[in-house]
Amino acid sequence: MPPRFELPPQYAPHDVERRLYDRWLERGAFTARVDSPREPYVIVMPPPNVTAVLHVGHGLNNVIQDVLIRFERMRGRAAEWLPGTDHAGIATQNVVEKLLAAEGKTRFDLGREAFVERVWQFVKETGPAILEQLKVIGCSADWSRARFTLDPAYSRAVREVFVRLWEEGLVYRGHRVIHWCPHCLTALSDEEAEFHDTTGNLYYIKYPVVNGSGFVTVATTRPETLLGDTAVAVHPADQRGRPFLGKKVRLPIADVEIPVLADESVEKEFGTGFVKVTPAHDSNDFEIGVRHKLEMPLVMTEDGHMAHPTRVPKGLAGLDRFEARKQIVRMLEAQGLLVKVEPHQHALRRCYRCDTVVEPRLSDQWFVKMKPLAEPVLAAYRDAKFQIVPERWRATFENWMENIRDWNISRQLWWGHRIPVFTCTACRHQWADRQDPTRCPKCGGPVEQDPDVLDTWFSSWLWPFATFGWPQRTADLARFYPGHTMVTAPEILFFWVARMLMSGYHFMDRKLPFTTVYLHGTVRDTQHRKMSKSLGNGIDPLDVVRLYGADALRWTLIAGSSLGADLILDPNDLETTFAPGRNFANKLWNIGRFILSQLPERVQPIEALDVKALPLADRWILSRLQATLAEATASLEQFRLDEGGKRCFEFAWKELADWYVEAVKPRLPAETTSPGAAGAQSVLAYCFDAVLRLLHPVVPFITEELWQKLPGRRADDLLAVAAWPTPRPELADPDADRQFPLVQEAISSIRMLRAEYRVPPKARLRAAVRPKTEQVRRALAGERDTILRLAQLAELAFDGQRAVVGAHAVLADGSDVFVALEGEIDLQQECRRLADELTRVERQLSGLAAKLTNRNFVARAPAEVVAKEREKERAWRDQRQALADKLKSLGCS
RNA sequence: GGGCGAAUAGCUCAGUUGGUUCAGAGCGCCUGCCUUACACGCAGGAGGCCGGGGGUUCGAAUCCCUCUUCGCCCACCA
Repeated sequence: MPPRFELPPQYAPHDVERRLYDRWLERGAFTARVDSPREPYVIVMPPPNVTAVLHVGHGLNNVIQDVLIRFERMRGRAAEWLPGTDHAGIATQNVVEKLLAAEGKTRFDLGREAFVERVWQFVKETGPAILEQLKVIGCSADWSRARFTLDPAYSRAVREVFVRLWEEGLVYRGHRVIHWCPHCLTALSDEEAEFHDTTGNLYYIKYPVVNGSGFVTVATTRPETLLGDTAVAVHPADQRGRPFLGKKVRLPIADVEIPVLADESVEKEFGTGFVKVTPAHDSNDFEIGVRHKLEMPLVMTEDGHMAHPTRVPKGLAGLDRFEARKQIVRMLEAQGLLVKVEPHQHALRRCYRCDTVVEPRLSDQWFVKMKPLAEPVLAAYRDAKFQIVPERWRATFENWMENIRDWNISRQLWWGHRIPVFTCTACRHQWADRQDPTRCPKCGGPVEQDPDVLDTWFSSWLWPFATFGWPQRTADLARFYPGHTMVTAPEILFFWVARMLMSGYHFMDRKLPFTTVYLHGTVRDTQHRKMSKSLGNGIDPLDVVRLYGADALRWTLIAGSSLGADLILDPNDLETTFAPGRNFANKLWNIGRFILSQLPERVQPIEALDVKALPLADRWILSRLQATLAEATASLEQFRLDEGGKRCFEFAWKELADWYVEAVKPRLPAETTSPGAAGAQSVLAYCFDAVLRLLHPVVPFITEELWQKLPGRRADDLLAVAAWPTPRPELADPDADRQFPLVQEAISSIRMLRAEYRVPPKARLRAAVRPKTEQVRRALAGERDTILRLAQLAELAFDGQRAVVGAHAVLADGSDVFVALEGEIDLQQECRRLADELTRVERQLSGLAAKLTNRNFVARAPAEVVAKEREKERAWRDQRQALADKLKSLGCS
């Protein structure tokens, strides 16, 4: 009978990946049907930015999701993984503005409408690209439901949410100091202004007292803001303030008089105890300003240049704020008003999109009151209505939720959801509207819409339900909301995850959008730096796919990232980093190549076998498979994907390939019908089929390719939608689990002796075993052929009594193994080796003896632990005895 | 300033409830093999006072304290 397949000895990922992915798509394998009777399992994909190019961080995030979704799909759930992209307001606008800049234009040259049109053009090209890249790495998302946060339907949801919040009084116009990015020319939320530890300077500046002598010295990190000072504050209880309270000081350079006043918020210990108050450029100072009804002059333009009609002198006007800082320091120095400059550690806020130092700036913005939204979610968390994995994020999450601050949602951008707030230019009536009104509902006057757009996250926070058609009551929504698992990086826990929980609870009838938040680690380089484009230390997942295949990429990402831990990869050595996955795929390929070549068209199902009557090796591998199935399933359920993957790796490679396949080879010549062949074929087919299923979520391509070639497969069978293996507890076999390892050990010990004595590989030796018990004798005798072949023996006797001149080993249960090495053995060497072995055993024994004679141990340790230790001691004693006997018989001194 | 995490073989990491056949894996290294599924492989091997110190316990890589190093998050001391 010719082999059923002629397969090349090396797996070629590129020949199969595209083809299989297309088949999955053709079959609609990734689309959950709305009318399916199955229980749904839903993951919504964190939508990548439209401008993003797939990097390895996306790779990790999406492969984790893919493993989970494939796992649940195979377990019979209606698995829906909803993909999409985010319009990414600031980021996208920045990219397109950069393109314009290359043409020597700004967005203002185009005007709002044309600019937005231009961005649309751009994102229509770039948007789908990253999703295409996800297909290359095998992601089984439901592309038929892909969404974009600026889709018309989605935009309706955004608008609906805004209007409802408005109606509930949760949206308000705030006049306060917010984070302003002078490069992006927009306000930012607290979360978007990221802290960076920086060493700056603390400048001590003297403000001369008006109508008197002396100075008040203030300390500041931003001297240029002194132009906007409207007071100097000191703590009311600070004695140093006494002489100056109620007096005025002269602000240098700006040349205005400002009061010295007392305010509780001033920290006595810091600096000089006196603080300059710049209400329009510092949120603290703003509060002081409000309390003391101070003037609040803005002294900078939106793009960070100094400007004020009276306070900024000619030489400084129009200067960039950092230039102005230098200039002002020089001027103060010249005037003798600079006391000193100290290096100073502090945290600077920078724009999360362009890294520009954020400028606090007084302005009017739209805010959402967050406390009412956060409180029920926090309570739900404490009530275990959802979990965060790993659990250690609890404190961080709770702390943020408890101290939540109002959310600035307006952005001075053009790209995004326009804020649906309308104002009547006649009567000043202001309202939020679901439709675009043409007339004021109050007076019929003309209306104008707020020029700003909403924060990108104001649309993303609706992702788990807006994607399914909300506010329409769609069938999708009814079926796929609430979802189950949110997989993301801790960086956007607050940006996104917490807000999704809040919006879900608030707008979806108190139903949280998912039950588990799984926070995975960050991909870093060998110096533990986050991989990034700017550092040039990134890994392009598509390069990896090209070089080693998608499964190799996936394997390294999954096997390398334990629960919530960062993943360190070496961008300078892709070979070392991804070879394990490539090697494993190739190993599977060759296991498959061999097994497939041995299987007939029809293989008896495992149920048809009398399992108890099978040879030891068969019973052992079936038992191992059951253990693997249970452990791998449990691992995946607990999000320990690395553990699950590695367990299957262990089974496929170490147990199935290294031992079982080797053990059954003689029973398997495809041409003949040797005794036991049918059983071996069934076992092989069953085990291989099962392990392919278990591995499919992690390495979907290679497993699908091989699985489809198994006997009995129909043309349209797909592993991607096949069932997760069913546990068969009746296949667990504790006896086999105990006995087969003795066979392995017998083989290993003989191999070890061969290596030790440098026996030529081809030489066949004689060996004898003296089993400890009758049961062991039967077990080893049953696998006699296996031992003969794998240990390269000519003869194996079970009458260990017969003197064999040679080397000796003792198995774990105390059975002896003798290997004949006539003429080859060096008696001296064997004595030395056995003596070393004896020493090792003695050491173990004395440790155990110390423990067992320790009255405290015997008295206080649990009885079963003591019993276990006693049993161990017996086994070691047997080994010692066997070794001692052997040493004596060899006449070693 | 507060909180969290990490420190185990040359490298990247497992080690879940404390019990000497749990000191492990992959890669790398050494030795020998093209044993007709696989050299992206097979067989054998070397290599670690489990970051330092102290404590709890009959017993600690595992629990507690402390120190050192690295990383992350949060925070209106300008």
